Amino acid sequence: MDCNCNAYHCPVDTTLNMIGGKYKALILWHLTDKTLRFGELRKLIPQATPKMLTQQLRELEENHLINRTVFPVVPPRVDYCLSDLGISIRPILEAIYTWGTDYLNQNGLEASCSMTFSS
Amino acid sequence: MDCNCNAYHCPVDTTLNMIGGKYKALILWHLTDKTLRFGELRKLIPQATPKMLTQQLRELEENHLINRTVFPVVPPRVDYCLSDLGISIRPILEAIYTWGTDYLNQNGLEASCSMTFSS
DNA sequence: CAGTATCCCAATCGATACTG
DNA sequence: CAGTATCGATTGGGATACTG
Repeated sequence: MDCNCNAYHCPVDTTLNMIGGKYKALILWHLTDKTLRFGELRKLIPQATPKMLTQQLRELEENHLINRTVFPVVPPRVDYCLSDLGISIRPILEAIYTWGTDYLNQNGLEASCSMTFSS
Repeated sequence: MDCNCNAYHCPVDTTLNMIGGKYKALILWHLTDKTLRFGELRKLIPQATPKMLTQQLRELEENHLINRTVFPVVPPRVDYCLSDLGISIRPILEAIYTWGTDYLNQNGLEASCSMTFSS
């Protein structure tokens, strides 16, 4: 039984803990407007080992940022998609992305990653 | 001699690395519109040991988010304040703060920390 | 006053191999 | 296909004591 004995919580730490994980921002990004299976995420984020990918997905799920759907079929199939909460956090990710891009450009660095705006 | 051999950088990771450190957001928050000395920051963030506070301040300085001014006097005096870059990142911190506050409130948790908006 | 220096424990993360 | 299990290297971070 969980009992949170801390009466007060820092909003900034709360948010950062939810999106600050090693591959969390990347996962949320890839799931924008899309439902993806575990194997598809693995191909999109090859630098993450299955262990890490599973761990990050579980934490995102615990924080209710994504939905995990298991289909009782063989071979197994599991779908991941953003929850409403996950959708609501996207503007923050975009603000962070925009600031980071400006910063990199101003420092003569090429800004690029698996995250790109399609619209 | 440092040589960054990666041609491309992820903007989101770049931003998160700059503000995601254990006490970095808190430090940036306290320095808003204020110049503070090391000892003042210690009193404002007592949970950070001097080692950790120094480390976080050094990293913020390396990322040019804050300015460190040493006065050649005895006893020593060192001032910390936001740089222009540090000021420019504040809207992101506020967006993160706002989202986190909404999230905590919707989950029946009391949102609070050393970070509060004065205006 | 503004830090350093040590020591040491805990959490993070990667590599690899294995399974229902 | 969608994960687990295990091991080990690296990093993070706290406690305490010391210094120019």
